[in-house]
Amino acid sequence: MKKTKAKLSKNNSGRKFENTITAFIKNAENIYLPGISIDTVIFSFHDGKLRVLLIRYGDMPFYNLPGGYVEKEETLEDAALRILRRRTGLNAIFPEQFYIADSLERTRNNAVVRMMTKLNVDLTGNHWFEQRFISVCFYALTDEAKVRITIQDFISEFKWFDIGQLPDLFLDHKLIVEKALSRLRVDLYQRPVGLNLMNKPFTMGELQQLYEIIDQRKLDRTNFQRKMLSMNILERLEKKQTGKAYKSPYLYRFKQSDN
Amino acid sequence: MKKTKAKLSKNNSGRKFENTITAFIKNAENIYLPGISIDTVIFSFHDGKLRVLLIRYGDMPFYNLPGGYVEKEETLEDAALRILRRRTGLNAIFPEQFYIADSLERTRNNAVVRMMTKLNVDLTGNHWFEQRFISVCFYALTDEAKVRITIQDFISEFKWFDIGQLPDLFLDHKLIVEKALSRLRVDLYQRPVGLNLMNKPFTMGELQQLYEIIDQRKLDRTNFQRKMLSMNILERLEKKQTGKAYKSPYLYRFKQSDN
DNA sequence: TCCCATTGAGTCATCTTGACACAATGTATA
DNA sequence: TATACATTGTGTCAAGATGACTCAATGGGA
Repeated sequence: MKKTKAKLSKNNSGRKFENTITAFIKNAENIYLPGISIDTVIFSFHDGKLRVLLIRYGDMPFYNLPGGYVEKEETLEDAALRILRRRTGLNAIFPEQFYIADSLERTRNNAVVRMMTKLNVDLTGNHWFEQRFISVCFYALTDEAKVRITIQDFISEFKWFDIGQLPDLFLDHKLIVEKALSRLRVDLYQRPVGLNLMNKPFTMGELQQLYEIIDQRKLDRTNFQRKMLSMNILERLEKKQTGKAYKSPYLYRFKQSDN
Repeated sequence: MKKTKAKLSKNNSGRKFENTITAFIKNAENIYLPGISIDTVIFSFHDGKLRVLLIRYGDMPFYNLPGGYVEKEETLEDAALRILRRRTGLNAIFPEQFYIADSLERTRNNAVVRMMTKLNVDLTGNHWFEQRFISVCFYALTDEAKVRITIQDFISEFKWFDIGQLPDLFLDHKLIVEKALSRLRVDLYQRPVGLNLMNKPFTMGELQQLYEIIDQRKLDRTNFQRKMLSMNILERLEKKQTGKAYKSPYLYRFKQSDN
């Protein structure tokens, strides 16, 4: 227990942490809807890798998806927006609801309560966290460079993970990431997925890399180029990249005009 | 109030009704999850019209979608299945979750409590129905001929309504039907929509009628025929319909073999 | 017997898609 | 300085899907 405090104090003083969480727990059932939580899968594209933002509570040996609860007078989307803004600092973010995690397994053994106990939190007389929770899941596409994360609440660490190398995750959060991915795959050719993930001007090859990761298959280079250009959603920036490689490709960006 | 009882007794004795609903209300919060309800949109195709099953409670001046609550140890889909089976008597039914109704308006003014009060139900000391409810919505495709509805619970009437001529509906149930329709439109070419709605052998024209209603647009007759046949999901029944009309079309049915 | 709406099948031009060819580019290497 | 070569932009071609249309066959009514 002492060890927990000690570790926590590296990021957030143990006392402060306990004050915060105690206050939160006391008020939770007055502020939030019972039995419903929100989990968010926050994607980014960095160094040719699709990544997900994960957080860690205290010195728990696993990571969590950023999540939260729904205020009594708030829609689910507003709750997701609030949580996403608080975690990423981004205002222009478009949460997409893709799944409801409602398996009975997820709240067996009182996982949340056990986690809180390990975090040295006193739950005496508070039964709000002991109920079964159903989680409404949203995904969001972000630009890693614009995300500003501040360590707050009871979080001790945050980290972007390559989608192919996820660490141990809390509860069914791994399943939730997979569901987000398969939904993202469906949305890939329907929604402006690239627009929200590609911040800086990019080459056609880089864009193709993103599509191949999400679509889970190799795409023909020349056909991909033809298709992307025919959709008329890209703007070619006449200047070429000063690459040291063999031929300089064009740079592109998504047209912002129409939405 | 007497009037209510009188009307109800036509279908369900007033006393029996009150016993049932009182027992239900007493136990609700022990059996079901708080704040979550299920609504179902049950479609059928009859006489060239797409229809929805609606029910009426007591002598309320509006209709409701068949709905219910989620047991504490039950997934959302299992809850939808249970509700659909109880209402339609069908076992082979495939609920598809398409929407979460979570607007704040829907539970303003305590609509459910007011309805129950009008139904002469004593809610003294019971606050379970006063909370905000979020409804998870499922649709199902049925064969009207196979649906066996028994008047039960607190229902006084059920009726199939043409999708284009819906009566006054409770709360946001009209919006929910619209959401179901737009989801059905997306699913039309992805899932075996026709298979579940067309029971008897049908002509290509009848199938086209169904597609045009759901898809909300005129389809070219010859191209529709070509496409349907090329998908290899229909079985041509060599015998022709003995119509009094000009030419006898083939009858078809969906191949049951592969699924 | 002729009329005519409906049905089943075919034609044709257009568009999309997958596979592949080829010239242009820009640096490294001989 | 000349050549090699990986990468990039564009073009070609065949196969398949799609929308618009034609046409013969059907079968009861006028």
